[in-house]
Amino acid sequence: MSDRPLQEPTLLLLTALADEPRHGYGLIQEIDAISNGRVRMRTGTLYGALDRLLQQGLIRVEREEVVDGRARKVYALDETGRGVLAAETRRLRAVVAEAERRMAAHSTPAVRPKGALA
Amino acid sequence: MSDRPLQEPTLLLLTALADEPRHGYGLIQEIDAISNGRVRMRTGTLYGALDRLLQQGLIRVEREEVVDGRARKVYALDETGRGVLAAETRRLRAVVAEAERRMAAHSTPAVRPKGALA
DNA sequence: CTATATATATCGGTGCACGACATATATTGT
DNA sequence: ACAATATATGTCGTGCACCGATATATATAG
Repeated sequence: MSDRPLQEPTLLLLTALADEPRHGYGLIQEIDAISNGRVRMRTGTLYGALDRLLQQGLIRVEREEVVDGRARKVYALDETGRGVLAAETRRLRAVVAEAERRMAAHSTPAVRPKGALA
Repeated sequence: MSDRPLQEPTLLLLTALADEPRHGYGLIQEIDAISNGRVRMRTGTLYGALDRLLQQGLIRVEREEVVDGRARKVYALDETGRGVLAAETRRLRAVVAEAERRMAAHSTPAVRPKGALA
C-alpha cells in the first residue's frame, strides 16, 4: 500500500464511484462527463487501474449482470477507498489553495497601485 | 508539449516557485514546509524535473550565485509555467469539488437521522 | 574529526498511464 | 443485407515521471 499521491486518472475513477457503483464502460462515460470531454480514459488505463484498486482493497466488485445480452461488472467504492479519496481531496484542496495564494502574492507583479490588496 | 496532467511533485515544484525564485535545495525545504513535512522531494525527482521543466519552457534559470562558498542555481517560473499552473489549479479545484459533491451525495449512507444535513 | 546541513547531480528500477490491438453483441444507418 | 457505430471487457508493449541509492564538495556543529 504505497501511500503515494494518486495520479489524476485514478483520482477521477474514485470520484466517479463516490456517489454510486458503476461498471467499467460507464466509468469511461462518467469521467468524460465530469471533465466536460477533456479526459477520455483509455481501456488500457481503466482495466489496469481497476485491477490495481481491487488488489489494494479500495474498490470491490459489487455484482455482475447482463444487460441487453452484454456482460457487465459493477464496481463499488470500499470504505477504505472512500477514506483514501477523502484524504486525497483534503490534500489537493490545500495544495490548490497554496498555489493560488502564491500566485496572488507573486513578488514582481505588474505596477501595483498603492493601497492594493496583497 | 504533452498537456498531460501534472503529477503532484511537479505541481508542488511550480507552486513553490509561484511567489518568488528559489534554488534547488531551497525548493526541497519549501515543499517540505508547504506539505507540513509530508512530502520530501528526492534529489532524483527534483533535478530531473527541473531539467524537464526547463526544456518545456515552464521555468528558467534566473541567476547563478555563490553563498557561503556553495554554488546555487536560482530557478524562476516563466509566464508559460505560470499559465500552466493557473490552468492546472483550476482543473484540480473542479475535480476536488466534484469529488466532495459526490461523497456528500453518496447513495447508501449510514443511518441518516431525519432532518440531518447531507 | 566526525557528523550533519547545504548544494548539485547521475543512474537503475518501478509503477502508472498511454496507445494499439483483440473480441463479442446490439443497434443504427444505407 | 451489410457496414458502421455503440456497448462492453480485456491484453500487451512502450514511455515517462518518480523513487532510492550513490557520488561529490564545502561549511558548520558537536
